[in-house]
Amino acid sequence: MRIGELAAQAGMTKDTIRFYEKVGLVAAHRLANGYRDFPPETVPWLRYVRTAQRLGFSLAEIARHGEDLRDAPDTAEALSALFAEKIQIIDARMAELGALRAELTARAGTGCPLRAS
Amino acid sequence: MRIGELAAQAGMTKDTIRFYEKVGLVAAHRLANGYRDFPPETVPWLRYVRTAQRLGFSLAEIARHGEDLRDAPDTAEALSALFAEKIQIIDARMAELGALRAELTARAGTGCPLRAS
DNA sequence: GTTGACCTTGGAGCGTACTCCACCCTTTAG
DNA sequence: CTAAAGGGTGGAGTACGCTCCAAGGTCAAC
Repeated sequence: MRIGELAAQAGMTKDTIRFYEKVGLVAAHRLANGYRDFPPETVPWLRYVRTAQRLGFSLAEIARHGEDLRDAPDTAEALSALFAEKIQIIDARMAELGALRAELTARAGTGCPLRAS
Repeated sequence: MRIGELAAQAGMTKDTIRFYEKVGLVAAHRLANGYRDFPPETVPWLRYVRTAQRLGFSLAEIARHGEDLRDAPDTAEALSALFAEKIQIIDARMAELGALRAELTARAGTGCPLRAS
């Protein structure tokens, strides 16, 4: 799969994918003419990258996780562990949001919410 | 309150506070000698800034919320509306996280989560 | 054999959020 | 009077994550 099709399927620009290759987030071998050739599983991988980014992981962290997965003896098991870890992060973040929400709700009735606390 | 004490109480560096002043996130009047003088409520405000940041708001968004508050400092009604708006944003963000959580939970059990979907 | 879509590279530039630096002034304690 | 602690400015630099551009090679269709 060449970069244009990958970009279309993953929903990002070619420039972004070239940038990701530069930082080691994706790998491609080259065709005889020098064009990048990506394996098809790069599509779900890039979608996963987007998801992980939305959860607040930096590209460096995501790249490291990818390496961990490649090194793992049982990929499915490692992925499940990784997802479980992310779910915990989501739960923590939701709890934080809930706390802020409660705080704002409580302050909404006061005269000067920012001065309180 | 001068910048050093504020920095200590808010848990950030003086440089960060000067930067925040530059981008309009905090305001200070000046003493006769040119030193910045911050009102005491800047401490909870900066703590609030940190919280909002952790929850994914950009400094620009936080600054805009602060301006909205300054534009209607006396109207409890307006304040309630602003907080309600923020709570809506939080709810939307929580819903998004909830969807991601569900997606990850569903994938965690599959043989090859990245290939699924 | 030329057009046009697609690909290559290197490098510049941008927005966000700081972080550090040099150099200089002010205040306070001894 | 001096030294230390604290404050001021402007500007450069950093890290991240892209984004855009120029100049040029490749390939299939007409």
